[in-house]
This record gives sequence, C-alpha cells and structure tokens, in this order.
Amino acid sequence: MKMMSKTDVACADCPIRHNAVCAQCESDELEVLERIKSYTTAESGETLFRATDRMTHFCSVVEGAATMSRTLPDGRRQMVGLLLPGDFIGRPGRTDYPFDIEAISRVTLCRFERARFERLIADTPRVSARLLQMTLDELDAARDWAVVLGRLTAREKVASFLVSLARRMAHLNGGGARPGAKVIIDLPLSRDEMADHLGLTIETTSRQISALKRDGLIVTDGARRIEIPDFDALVDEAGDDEDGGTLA
Amino acid sequence: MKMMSKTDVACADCPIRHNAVCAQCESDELEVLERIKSYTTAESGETLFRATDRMTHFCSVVEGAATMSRTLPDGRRQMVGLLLPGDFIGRPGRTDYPFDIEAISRVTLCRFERARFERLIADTPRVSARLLQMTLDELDAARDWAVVLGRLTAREKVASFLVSLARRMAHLNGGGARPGAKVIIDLPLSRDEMADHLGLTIETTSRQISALKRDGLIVTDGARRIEIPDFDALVDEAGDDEDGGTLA
DNA sequence: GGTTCGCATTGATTGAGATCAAACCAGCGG
DNA sequence: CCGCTGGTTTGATCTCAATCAATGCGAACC
Repeated sequence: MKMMSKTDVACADCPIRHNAVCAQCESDELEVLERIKSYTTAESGETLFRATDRMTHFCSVVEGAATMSRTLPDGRRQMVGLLLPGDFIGRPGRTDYPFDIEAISRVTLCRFERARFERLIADTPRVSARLLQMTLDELDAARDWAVVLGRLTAREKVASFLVSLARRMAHLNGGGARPGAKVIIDLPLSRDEMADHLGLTIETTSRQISALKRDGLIVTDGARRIEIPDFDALVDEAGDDEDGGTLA
Repeated sequence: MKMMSKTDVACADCPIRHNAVCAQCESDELEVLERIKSYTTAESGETLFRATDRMTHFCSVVEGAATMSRTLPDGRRQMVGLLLPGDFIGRPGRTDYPFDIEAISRVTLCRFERARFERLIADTPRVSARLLQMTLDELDAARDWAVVLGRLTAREKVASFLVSLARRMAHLNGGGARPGAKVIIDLPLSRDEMADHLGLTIETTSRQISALKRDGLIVTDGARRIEIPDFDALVDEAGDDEDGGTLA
C-alpha cells in the first residue's frame, strides 16, 4: 500500500462526502477529520487485512471495491460483504476483526488511526450517530443476505445479487432510476468471487447467468458487463421481494 | 400482550441489567430509564411484530426467547436471529423493521416508546455507545451466520448451532465453563424452528441430530434437552472454528 | 500469427439434502 | 384404557447443485 499525502483530496471535495461516516459532519468537524485522515491505495488482489491481524486503523472505501470474507480451514470461502465507496471498515471498541479484506480493484481508502478515531467518536455525536445508522443498515443487509443464502435457489441467488448490486450502484450514482428502465451493471467481481458471495460454485453461478441470459432477463457484453432490459422482471426472479420497490 | 405496571421490577434488580442497552448506565441514567420503560409479557406463539407494521416501541428481551425471521411469499422461511434475554429489538432512526418477531416461549419485554427512547439515545452517550457496541456484535454474529448458511454442511450447521447456543447460554448465566466440560442445553426452539434457522428442512435437522447422537457427540433427554459430553469435540464438528475458543 | 495463461462456459455424473410418506411417541381429554 | 393430536423420527426416492472433466475465449506476450 502506498501512503499519500493527507492533503490529496479535501473532505469537501471527497466523492463519498455524503455517504461515509463523515456524512453528517459540519465544516468544523470536517476540519478535525481532515487532520487525522490519510489516504492509501491498494492494487487489485492485495490483502488489506487478515482475520488474524490486529486492526490498527479504521477506514472508509473512497474508490474501488473490496470483499470481506472468511476462509474455513479446509478452503471453503464465504464472502460476507462487498465493500463499495462509502463503506466503513472496522469495529470501534475491538481490535480484532474476524474477516479477511481484499481489494478486488484498485482501491483508495481514507484511513484513521484507531485511538484517534475512537476519541473522535466519543466526542462527536454526529459521527457516532452516523456510525450507528450505518451499522444498523449493514445489519439489515447482512440479515437480508442470510435469507438469500439460506433459502433461495441458485437462480434466485444470482438474480438477487444482480438486483442488490444494481440498487447499490444506482444509490452511489446518486439517485434512483425509473421502474422498468434498462440498467447496466459492471460487475466488480469475477465469477469465482460471485460464487463465494452467493454460497455456490463457479460452475453453478456461470450456468445460472447463462440461463438468465437465455431467458432474456439479462444481456451480457463480455463476462463482466450485464444489461438488465427489464429490472422489475429480474426482481421477480429474485423471489425475495423484500419490498417490491424500484431501483432506489 | 398484557401491560404491567412500570414498577414491577426496578432496573437495579433487572436480570439483564448488565447485558442490555442499559448496561453502561449510571444510577441517575437508570432513573430516567425507569421513568420511560414499561413491561409487557407475551405468550409462546404470539406475534410481537410483523414486518409490515410500523414500529412504535423499542424493547429489550428480559426473559424468554423470541425469533426474528422472514417468510417469503411462497412460504419459505428463514430465521435471521434468535432473541434471548438482553437482546434489543428495534432500529432507532427507522420506523419499519423488515422482519417478523415471534415469541417462542413466555416472554417478558422491557418497552420504550419510540420518540422518548430516541431522545434518550441522543442525550445519553452511555446508551448510544452501548447500542453501537451491541449492534456491532450483532453484525458480527449475522456475518458469522452467513458463513454457516452459505458454506457448512447440514451436520456442521447443526453442530454450529448447538455450539453457539451453548456459548450464549453460558454467557447469560454469567461466565465461562471449563474446556472439555459437560454442557447441558435446553433448546428454546422446536425442530421446525431450528430448521428455519439453519436453512434446512425439519427432516434433515432431525436426521443430523440423530447422527450426532449415534456418534456420541450429544446425548438427548427428550427432544429439547441436549447434553454435550465433550464440548470441544462438538466444536470440531462445526467446521467453522471461528476462534477455537472455549465456552465463554 | 501462434502460444500461453487465467477466466468463463458447457457437459456428464454424483451426491447431499429435499421431498414424499409412514411410523413413533408423549401428553391429554374422554 | 383408548384414541387423538402435535411434534419428532425414520425410510424411500427424487432433484438441484456439486463435482469431475473438457472446451472456449480473450488478452498478453513472444
């Protein structure tokens, strides 16, 4: 990981200014953050953190994508989170973190030294409130995902994944899209990684993508670009329903 | 649900005094809580909350057990949480809650009216800090469970469940137990509910319990009492390892 | 242009867990 | 004591996804 000068990007110009832990901060609080933050980048494939390590820093994903996963002693792997811009990494109050974190694209991180950030949380209600809010959201997401892993079929899992990814992407690009509108996703994950996220094998994942393609629910352009001609139709395939909401 | 007088149990005498959201409160803060709390009980089988409802109160489980689950349109059900004494129910900041909550034994709840409790959180760092801590713990637990659901075999799932339940029970009864010591669990769930938690069918769950019994890893006394003669041996069956720790 | 390397896809077969179906068993009311 | 009832266990069979095994494909490098 390369260290960059802490002045590379001002908080005010930060692409995740309104999504990250700092989202609710006022300008004077941003100044404090500005002083304790530092940027780091990592290349695709780099391990950012290992479950056995001690965590010395917290950080936010600024750009790129990373995965959070556990590998069992016999090699089975389960991804428990896909980290996109705005997501926070770390567990204030604990120095261990029982998952591995790996960059799956070039990643920029906004880092905070552990003790300093914990002090910030204690002193800044707008940070701690935002952190609670984000943690509750992640908890909901983790539980939603448990439903996917526990009860959906392979086809439904793949559809669910595409739906949730499309929603997150749309959210990051600041806003919704019209119901039934065409959606394009550039997958940040390989088939292998998708499989680990979905609790499937590569082969089954690939087969289900082919099946969705055959059924006209998705159109592909290379392995990683996926077009969804009718978003609602794909939502129906996901079984989960969750809210029946549109892309938002 | 029956309403009880708010003076039934003083916070100081509360069985979850040191486990719940109030765990870090000082006596003056407890006085505030005392004023806004009220007790409720529900019988086994009662629905405490439906995913479609608006949540008007937060609460802590004081005694008994409840489940948090989602039922898909076609009837498939996945439990995403087993609520035991000390656990908090609710999502400060949101009025909806996308899971059903059902009592699975006679339950006592300590309730707080939504707006009042949110004010309390805002004003009482010791409450908001504790809530963040609890939420982070639950998030870890939800992710651990995702690994179980996504990658473990039926046998490992059942073993994992027994291990995690034994750990929670031991924790509630205030403290650890010696490694390798004999452990007794009284299951708060029926086979059906276990299956919903594990992402299995009743039949498979039952078969795996029988298999563990045949292999001497557990001994049963009726359907709900399970003895674990060698806890570490059962942990080995769970595959997950997670920390290799003892009952703590 | 050809070879190689890392994914991704497709095919054939197997197997773990689901499904369908039938006991079993304890508590309980008649 | 009997027959019910609801949950649990066990058995037989089926099915979906895993596994084993090629094959395809595109980018990079010679």
